[in-house]
Amino acid sequence: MFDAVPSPDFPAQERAQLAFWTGEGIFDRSVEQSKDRPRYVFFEGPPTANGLPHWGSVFTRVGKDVFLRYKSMCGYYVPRRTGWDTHGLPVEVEVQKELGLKGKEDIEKMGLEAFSRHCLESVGRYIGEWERMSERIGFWLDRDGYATYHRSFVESVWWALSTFFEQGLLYQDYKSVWWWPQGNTTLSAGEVGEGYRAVDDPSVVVRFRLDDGTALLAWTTTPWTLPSNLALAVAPQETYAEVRHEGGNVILAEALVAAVIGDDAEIVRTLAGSELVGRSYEPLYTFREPENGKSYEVLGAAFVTLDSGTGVVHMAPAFGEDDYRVGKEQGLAFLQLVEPNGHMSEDCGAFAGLFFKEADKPIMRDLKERGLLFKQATYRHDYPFSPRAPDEPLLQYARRSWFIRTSAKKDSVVSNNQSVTWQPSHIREGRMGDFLRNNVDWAISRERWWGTPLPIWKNDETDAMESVGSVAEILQRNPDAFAKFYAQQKNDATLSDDLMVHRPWIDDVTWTKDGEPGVYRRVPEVIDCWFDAGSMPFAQWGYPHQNKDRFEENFPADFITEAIDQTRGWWNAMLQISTLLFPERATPHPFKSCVVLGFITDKEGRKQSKRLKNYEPPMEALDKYSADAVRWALLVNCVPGLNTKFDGSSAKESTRDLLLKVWNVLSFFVTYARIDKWEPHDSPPVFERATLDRWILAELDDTIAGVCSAFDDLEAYTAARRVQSFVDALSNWYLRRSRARFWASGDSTDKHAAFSTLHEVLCDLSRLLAPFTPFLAEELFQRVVRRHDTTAPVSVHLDPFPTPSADWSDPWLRQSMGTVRNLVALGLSVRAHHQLKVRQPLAETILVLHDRAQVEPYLEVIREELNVKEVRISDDPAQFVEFEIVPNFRALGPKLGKRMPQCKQALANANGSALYQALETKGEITIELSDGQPVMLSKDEIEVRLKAREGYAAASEGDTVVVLDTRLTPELEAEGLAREVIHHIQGARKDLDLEYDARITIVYEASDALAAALATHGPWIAGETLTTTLEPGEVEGDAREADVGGHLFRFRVAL
RNA sequence: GCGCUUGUAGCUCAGCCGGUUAGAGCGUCCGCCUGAUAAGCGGGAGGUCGGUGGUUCGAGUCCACUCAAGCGCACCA
Repeated sequence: MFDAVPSPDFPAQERAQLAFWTGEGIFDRSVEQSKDRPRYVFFEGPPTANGLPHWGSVFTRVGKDVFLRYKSMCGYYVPRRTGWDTHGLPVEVEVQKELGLKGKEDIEKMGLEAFSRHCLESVGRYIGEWERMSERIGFWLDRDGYATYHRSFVESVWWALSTFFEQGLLYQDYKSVWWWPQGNTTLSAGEVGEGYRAVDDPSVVVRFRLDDGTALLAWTTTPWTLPSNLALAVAPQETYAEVRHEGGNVILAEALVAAVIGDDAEIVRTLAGSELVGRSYEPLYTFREPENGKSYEVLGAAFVTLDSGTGVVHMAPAFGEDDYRVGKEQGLAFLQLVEPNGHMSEDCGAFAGLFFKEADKPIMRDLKERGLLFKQATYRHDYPFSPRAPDEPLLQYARRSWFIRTSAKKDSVVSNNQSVTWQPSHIREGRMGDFLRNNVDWAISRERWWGTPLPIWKNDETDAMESVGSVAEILQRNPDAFAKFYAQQKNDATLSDDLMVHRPWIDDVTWTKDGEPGVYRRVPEVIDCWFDAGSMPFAQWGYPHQNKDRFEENFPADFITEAIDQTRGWWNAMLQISTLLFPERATPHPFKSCVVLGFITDKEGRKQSKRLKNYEPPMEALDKYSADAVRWALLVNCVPGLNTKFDGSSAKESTRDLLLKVWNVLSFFVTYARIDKWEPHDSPPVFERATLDRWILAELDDTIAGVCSAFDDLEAYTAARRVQSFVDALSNWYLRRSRARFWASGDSTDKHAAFSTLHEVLCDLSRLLAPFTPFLAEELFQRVVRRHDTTAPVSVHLDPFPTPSADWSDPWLRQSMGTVRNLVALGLSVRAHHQLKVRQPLAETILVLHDRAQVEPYLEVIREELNVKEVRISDDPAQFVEFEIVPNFRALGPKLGKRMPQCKQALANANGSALYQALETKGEITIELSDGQPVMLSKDEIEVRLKAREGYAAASEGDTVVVLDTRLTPELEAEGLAREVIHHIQGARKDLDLEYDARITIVYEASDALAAALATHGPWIAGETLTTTLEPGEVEGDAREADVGGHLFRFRVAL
């Protein structure tokens, strides 16, 4: 016997399922049992173990889980290795905040060892939070995974870097980079991109005096770079103009004279830009002598345009990117009067020690006093700030950094990406493709502490450099390299081997080489943590130092999924590194397909942020609404690549739309199965079952096929929507229409067929739901499958996904039932319009339709649903409807072309009924168009539309009309009253909370027509309401009263 | 500034190769039904398919331009 189904408490049930899964080791078994099957490789994009998981994290994990569960149930071996991104700026900044460390000095004062240990500890804390969330949402993932700080992981990354170094792909160079002074580090393009904000900056035009008394005008928005000015650049082929001006004539591009000076400017003469090239000018400031090269000279440069400014560009090679490049090409000197901490150098006179942005005003004031400030305004533009500290502006700063020459292999990376399957597909050429095509060399060094150390050692006397790819390689050079580390470890058990490859310990590692003077010491930098993440395909296994076979088995990934911000992050890093490192491998690698998720926003479409407090903490919501509700809400609403507005109300909706509906169907099934003591056995062949049974099985079959194909197209949301509409059909049509079959008394083959069908549907539904709502699916499975079939796996997640079945498939039946449901909807709408309750039986409904064969087998369904005595398909449609003949544009368009509108008009003007007659008899019609030419139209080339004639209670749609006979006879009215009575008695039974099969007796008082109706229909009423005696009499005790069709009905129910 | 994506009912979204009465769910109002239901059903209201122009017999769908939003790229001085 099935267990009674209680009222649902989804969160509580989920806790029980979690305990069950853990206790039985279901996840491990699901992986284990498929060990010998084809492998489906998944890479976990390592989340940064920094900060609590938010809705985006929840969504990403659900998005991963649903595909992995599906593939697993489809018979693939789907190992799921967890991973954590544990290095880098985010972690350091978090620790700095916690410990109140302001900057570089504070950290160094505290000591790198303590700092690194704090970072490690912080990371461990957040990993715990993430694991709790992952478990709660039912995301199945191995606990035993990789972390980027592991020694084996770091050594793999070293191997990659070392390989690049040897191939000349890793190089050091001065380059203008975005520098974060307070953070003492460069930032990657990605990090910089996060911090742009519109600000108002000064916009000044400055005079640079030439030796002949005139001056060149140059525009800049960064006055703080002016003391470091070394040159001016002009466009040699453009025309420049000398303009008369008090205080000395000025020179600028002719095209910009009006914009800079005004329409009334008086041009003294014009000259070519090339004439200016080579002239020297008077420096604005001479705080420090420029080193190694030319200075204070006018250069010609191709990058100078006349779009804005003056056509004369102020050049400070120590800062801007173009400035540095051109400076280098043209042999300019180098002058950097801003220190790495962002403050003006000590030798800057009055400006010494000012923070660079603070120097703007004093510099402008000074220039003004000296008559060198030509014009001053404010300029609103976007400027980058630190993504970690939004008030701290970044500085464009020429700095020696390490780069990976990704630009050298740009084409290979782009073409590797071409073969990746992206969902949605536009990402390939759009977002991702653009990013890769615009790629510049990857600045990977960071002047920080907690990260993978750059494995380059430099001879402190000769500057020779060596790279190493592992600890073993270091030991070959110096067997005692880690002596100090091991000595410390002896006394300190908490010092794990993972730390030996980190700062500060690794900085103690040195070696010498025979025949070479000097000592090899490690360069100070660590690397961008995105390089760690991007190395994960091989570094997770410690490849190539170990696990070569596991790497080969798991490369490339079949599937990954992350949110769209990974374009510049993880995806980019993986594509770059893999393409450079494994040039010989077949593309795509390291991943074959990727589902791109949008962001989860609040209901207003704003990004969720802690600051705005515009979201509910996920863990709280999961306990409130249930993980399944949250999963379903995310899966059914989120379209790949698009943002989704989400909050708790979405989870509430999914509880109603899916969870409760499924639960209620289960509850119905079990209720009647228990009453009848029905057990699954000898299920009848499908072709012997009732139409409704065959129909719901056909729908199930179609749903299964649809879900599979949606998953195969990487469209989880389409799959979810298919399931949703199946559950609707099951609950709202199959069950509603089948109820009577279940509560019919006695045993019948039909009842058995109904039970068997519903049971089979529920069994498959549990499997169908398993990837989406694993908890509900399990609950269902345990109740309907495991309860009887002890040979079934202990968990739905060990069972195969359903497959379409030829026995069930029946497209014709599905279409017919669709038509029937439509007819019923029309009929009910007629009733609504004429205020005829469905409880009031009517004599007849007449259907007018084209394809009677499609509907004929189901007239009984329509009869019951519309509560009419008879359903008839009209033989004489003309009696009820008018015909309208319209062209079938799709068919006629190509044939008639420009004459199409004439045809439409001619058909509209003609008598529709006459045309219909002709069509019925001859199978075609001929009509004359306004150009005088007749046109012959076949049946396929036109469409017949029906409209109910005036005066009938009818509704129409397309080629279908439903007519109701609204006339009531006394007999019909009496039956209507009887049904009202049944309704009230049933209500009373429910009120009294009676068992479904409890027998009752009723005494009632009624008069007139109602009494007559009760007398006539007594036996029927009694049968429907399980009433043993139904008799008139004095109603005493707790009487109930009801208004039945205007008559008072008093009655008393007794057991 | 440039690029990608999106714009369809109050909200969330469908809409296949262009085919002429643009759909669904939620919400709302009205009505109905209910021995599974914390449910369900029917109907009404609600749309210049962001705008303009074009191609076409025919455009929500194709093209051009344009507006708005999200994201990405980027401070050329």
